[in-house]
Amino acid sequence: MSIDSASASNATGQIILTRAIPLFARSGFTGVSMRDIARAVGITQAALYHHYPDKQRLYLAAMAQAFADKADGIAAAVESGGTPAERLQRFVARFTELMAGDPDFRALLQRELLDGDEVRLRLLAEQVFVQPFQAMTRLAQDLAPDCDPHLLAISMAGLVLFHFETAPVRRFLPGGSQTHDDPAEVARHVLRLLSRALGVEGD
Amino acid sequence: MSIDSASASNATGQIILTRAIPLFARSGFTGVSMRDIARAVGITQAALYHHYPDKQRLYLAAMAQAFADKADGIAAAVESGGTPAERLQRFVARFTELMAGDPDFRALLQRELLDGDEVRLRLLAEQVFVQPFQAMTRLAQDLAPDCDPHLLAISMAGLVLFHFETAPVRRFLPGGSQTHDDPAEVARHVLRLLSRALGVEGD
DNA sequence: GTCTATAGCCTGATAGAC
DNA sequence: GTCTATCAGGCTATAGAC
Repeated sequence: MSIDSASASNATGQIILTRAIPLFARSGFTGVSMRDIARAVGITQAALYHHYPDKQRLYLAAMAQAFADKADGIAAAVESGGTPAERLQRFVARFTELMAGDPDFRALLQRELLDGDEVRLRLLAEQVFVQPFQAMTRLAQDLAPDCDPHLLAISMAGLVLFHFETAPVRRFLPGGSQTHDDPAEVARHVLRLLSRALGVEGD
Repeated sequence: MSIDSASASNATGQIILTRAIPLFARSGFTGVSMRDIARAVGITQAALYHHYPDKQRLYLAAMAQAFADKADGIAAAVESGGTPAERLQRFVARFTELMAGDPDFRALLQRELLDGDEVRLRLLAEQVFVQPFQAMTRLAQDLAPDCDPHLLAISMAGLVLFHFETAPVRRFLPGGSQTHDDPAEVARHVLRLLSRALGVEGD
């Protein structure tokens, strides 16, 4: 599930990516300088160019590492057999875990959706999203044959993701409490909503 | 509904904001230079400093303009009377129109959720989001008294927004068609999903 | 209110010693 | 493989003429 896992000749190349990922997640491509990355790694800026030819390539390699293997877990959860209701439950649980457990990945995903050029988005779609998305559309068809599977698959993902996306501002809204940021609570809420909407054993 | 609509002494000040908004929406704060803005306006970079003391203030004023009056329409739609089902239908329609009709606003919203510091997010919450959000939580309570209104209000918004957020990558996914980007189709799908989930006159 | 010119710093990237 | 040193250019912001 590698986009292009090459480019990093050795261990230092991997360390650079590992340190760069949280920086890019927090501040975006233009908000992080090569000096920032070098400082985080503990080497000088010039040394970075021994491992990556320029900032763009370093960023692409960091993205590849950040997105690697993320899709497999989702696809596996959706396709793991059982009734459609069970597969839906597993999808919501796994996807919520993923978003809650890897904030850098989530931020990079949102940044790519905002900033990604055509080439990067096509790469992302073909090498990361296609497999879990197709599994999700098949699940959508099993759950609601009368519903557009593409639209439903997107809705299932957005329903989970938006709760995390809005977390930093929800704390300033009335009635907000820390339980609303609890991944288990979010998963429970989303699953209940989807179960009712799709007519599977509404609680 | 102004965050801080001052700072722009005259007409040029407003023109600057109008030209800066799409630039910030596309490339973010660090991705846009004062020279870029000046070029878009048709003046030199130095002239910008006659209207705004620095880049931060210019950005804040642009945000204030971009977010001004956006909330009123949503709150009005949710509170416009009628049955809860009718209010839900009006919310989905109005919110979808807003997101589809003002891509710059949508991008800036997502950027603020990603990049916004505590001060900006608090300001945004208190001066823009509180009113429509409270209206949405009241609607949520009327629709589903057994459901956490905070969680449900967030879900209602996320369900709409994510379809637009993913538009640039969905075109590379199998089974995608331009009908999935049609605001009317998105609204129809989301309303049907929510109506079923909340038990109001399933289609 | 806008201009030209520039200060002072940061940027990505390179050269060459070790 | 990392370093020091540096280049050329972009950046924000300011000074001062008109």
